[in-house]
Amino acid sequence: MRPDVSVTDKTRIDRYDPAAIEPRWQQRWAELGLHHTDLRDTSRPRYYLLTMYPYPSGDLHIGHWYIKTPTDAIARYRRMNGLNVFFPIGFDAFGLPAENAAIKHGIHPADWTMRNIENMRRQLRSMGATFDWAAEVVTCEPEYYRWNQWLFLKFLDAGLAYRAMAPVDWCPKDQVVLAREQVEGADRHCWRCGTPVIKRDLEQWFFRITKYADELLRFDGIDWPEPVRVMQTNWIGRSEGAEVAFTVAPDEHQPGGDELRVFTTRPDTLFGATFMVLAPEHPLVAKLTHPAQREAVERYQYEARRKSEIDRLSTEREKTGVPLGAHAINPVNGERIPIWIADYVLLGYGTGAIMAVPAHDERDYAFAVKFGLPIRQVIAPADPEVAARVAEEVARGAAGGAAFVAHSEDEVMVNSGPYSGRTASDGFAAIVADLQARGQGHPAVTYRIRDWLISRQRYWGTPIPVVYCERDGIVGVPEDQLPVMLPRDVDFKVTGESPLKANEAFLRTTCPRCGGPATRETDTMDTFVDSSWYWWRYLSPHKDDGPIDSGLEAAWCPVDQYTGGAEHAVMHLLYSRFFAKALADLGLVHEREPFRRLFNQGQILGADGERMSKSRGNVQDPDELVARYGADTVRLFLMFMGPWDQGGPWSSTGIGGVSRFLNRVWTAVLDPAGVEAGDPDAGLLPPGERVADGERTLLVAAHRTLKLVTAEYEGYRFNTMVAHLMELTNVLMRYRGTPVAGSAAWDGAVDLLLHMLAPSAPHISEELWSRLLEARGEPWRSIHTDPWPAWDEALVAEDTIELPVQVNGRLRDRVRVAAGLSPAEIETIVLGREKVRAVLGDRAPDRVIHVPGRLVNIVVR
RNA sequence: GCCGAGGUGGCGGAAUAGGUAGACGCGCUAGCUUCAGGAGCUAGUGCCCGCAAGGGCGUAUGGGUUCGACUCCCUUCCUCGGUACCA
Repeated sequence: MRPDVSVTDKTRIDRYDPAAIEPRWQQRWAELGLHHTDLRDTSRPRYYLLTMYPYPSGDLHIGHWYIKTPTDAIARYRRMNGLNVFFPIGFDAFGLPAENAAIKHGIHPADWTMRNIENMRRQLRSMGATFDWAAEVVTCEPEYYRWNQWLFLKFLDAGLAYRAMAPVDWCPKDQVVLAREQVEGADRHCWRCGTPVIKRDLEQWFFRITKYADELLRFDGIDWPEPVRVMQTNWIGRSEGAEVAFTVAPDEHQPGGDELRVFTTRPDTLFGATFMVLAPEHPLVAKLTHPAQREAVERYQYEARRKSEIDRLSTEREKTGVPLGAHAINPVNGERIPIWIADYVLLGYGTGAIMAVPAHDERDYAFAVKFGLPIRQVIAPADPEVAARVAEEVARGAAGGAAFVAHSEDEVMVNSGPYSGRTASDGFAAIVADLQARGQGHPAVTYRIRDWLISRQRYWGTPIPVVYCERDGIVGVPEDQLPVMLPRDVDFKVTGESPLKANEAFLRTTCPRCGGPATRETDTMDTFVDSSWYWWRYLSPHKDDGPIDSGLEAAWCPVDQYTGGAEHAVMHLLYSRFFAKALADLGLVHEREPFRRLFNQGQILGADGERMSKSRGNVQDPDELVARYGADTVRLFLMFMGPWDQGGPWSSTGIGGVSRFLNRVWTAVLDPAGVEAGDPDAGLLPPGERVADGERTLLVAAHRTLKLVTAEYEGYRFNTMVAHLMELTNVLMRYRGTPVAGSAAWDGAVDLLLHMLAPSAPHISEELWSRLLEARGEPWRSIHTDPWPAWDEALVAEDTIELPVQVNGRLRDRVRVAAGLSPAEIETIVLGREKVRAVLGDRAPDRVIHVPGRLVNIVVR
């Protein structure tokens, strides 16, 4: 038992010194292999907990801790709940910063990366996190990227990887192409360095993510945050409509007959199409242009191209365009309408051509007004009165230029020949059906999402395993010749071409098919390829006869819980879902969704409210805080700051409160009999309370706290979880030094407190627990292998309740009543209360609203 | 513009099947204790009036529903994230 001391003596117990206890327990846990997961163990339910693996930028900042600490608490909590938890970690080790460091400081990317990884391993260990280091994956190791190459070849065989010439986004600073998803903001800047991107025509490798566009829109069976699903859905951008074929009319300069296909979501407005617009780069432009317009058209094409490179910042772009001097025939009414080119029509979307319906489309309207093109209303509100008013406005405005008619519900078609009078949705179907019957159109679906551009003109990435043979063209490197090793010796220069291009030994090779001379592909893969499948590799990081162990995959996938930032909503998370579907189709995995449940924690910003980055100088170093307060305090403070999904600017204000809390826990557990000088009530129970009452109060508080804390862990509401533990500790401290402190109730409450604290502040909990066990003469066992405690329902149940009493909705009194009383009994008590009678005066209550257990509200006139 | 999230004390934040607004913590004030302490303890702390008892006001804004609204509905204004002529 604990020493029996009844006077204050500060020297009697050790001071809480995290620096002394934390490394000791970390080492002990590692020795015991407490966090190594036996993946073959099927005796307990599995729990695959994944946190987004970090980029080894060199230093862990407080943001990493904010991401990882609560996730580690979840891992520990689930283990105490009896689950076989797999909680791996690794490094997203390829990527540009390493290469930029090489250019700037002359350090080889491999050395820079491995040195950073070493430091980050140390820092991650200092958190006391329970990562299973045996499963670690480092993506720049050949044993990892070899399988990137292997998967690439499978994709190539399956038609999921292809090479194409396309206008692509190019970052002039990083000298590299970017995937569409990696271009951000109105000014279209590089996601990594912020430089505005430009367009270049290049031949590049793509992954055919669009093949899965429809499936990616379904989120069946997965529990993901709504905002991420919305972002992905918007990014994929499915629109349903029709493709309609217009025929080019004969003119004196060309015979006509060419087909111009347009995509529209509103085929019901076809009668309102008064002109057509092609993208400036549309392939038929040159052929259709009238000689008299040739100069103007070519100048416009040149300008449009230049503009797409330079002048991207103007949001409110004035409509521009040039007529080709050619015409098309509207398939529904045979009308001849002029064909224009304009840069508001994009080649890459739909068919690169539109029918313009200026009366009902704002962009077409602006264009028509600017160039004096006809505007014809073809839909109107269903209500005749409203329709008449709109018609009048249109008639009046036609001269003034205000003829735009917005869409409305239940609108009907007008000025549309045989279709006039039908509802728009009815007409939509009818027109498409009629066009289809005549072979001039059909229903169609278009997507905004493009195929994933994976080529990168840089060194520090996975070489794309392909050679170019003079005779056989593009040839994949045979599987048995993998990996295509990244050579170590290259010159790091920013040239816009991969440094591999200058490495003759790498470049020159022979064709695996004909044995003739060939050159290697010198582009490397986007590092998002690495991160699109790493969680499968964690299961068997050293497997050398395939990327994924199918037996373990079947047992452990999909990932039960994934945690990470929402900034990857349309990059990493979309690519990963694509990989799951592609790999399932290749028979490599059995699940088509990778992550069953996703949680997006918030982001910690610098104190200035900006993203933490070295260049801004606003990074908070956790090592400093750990040295001063200990890992447990830092962990708990990050969890206590606010809701985990919220994040916010960093501020260490208040960390002292958490530190104080742990010191109080320390004091309460090790020195229950002690009292503090300066406390006038030291050693005294609250007035009128007996020891037995105090014991019960304490035990009730502990069990109620356990019930609450359990729910908070389940819901990842760590800030309120910590608050409950603080409250319980405050109750303990109130009884410290009193006879209650020596009781079994006290010991029970302390045991519960330590177990509840264990997942979040693992070191202090383990330390205090070991001391308690020793004092009780029990053999040591880790608190982290103990089961999560169960609360006693009898103690949790309330025997008396406090009811607020309102009169006309305003709080006037509170009464404490026994829990079992009938509503009538309670109302009698309430109406007899002095304060209530004073407010009521001589008025009789009109109504008494009594919500059992919640409140009583007396209504009087 | 459009889509999404959110506006609560001096500060971080609690509380939403509608039911005591401000838990917990920071900060601040006063007192106690200590050789000393940017240590510990006790009490107080939304704002206004008041010695007090007590009263009034209060969850971005204005309205509505209700016995009762931080919570539900509508208006407006701000902040953050996504998206940018997607036909």
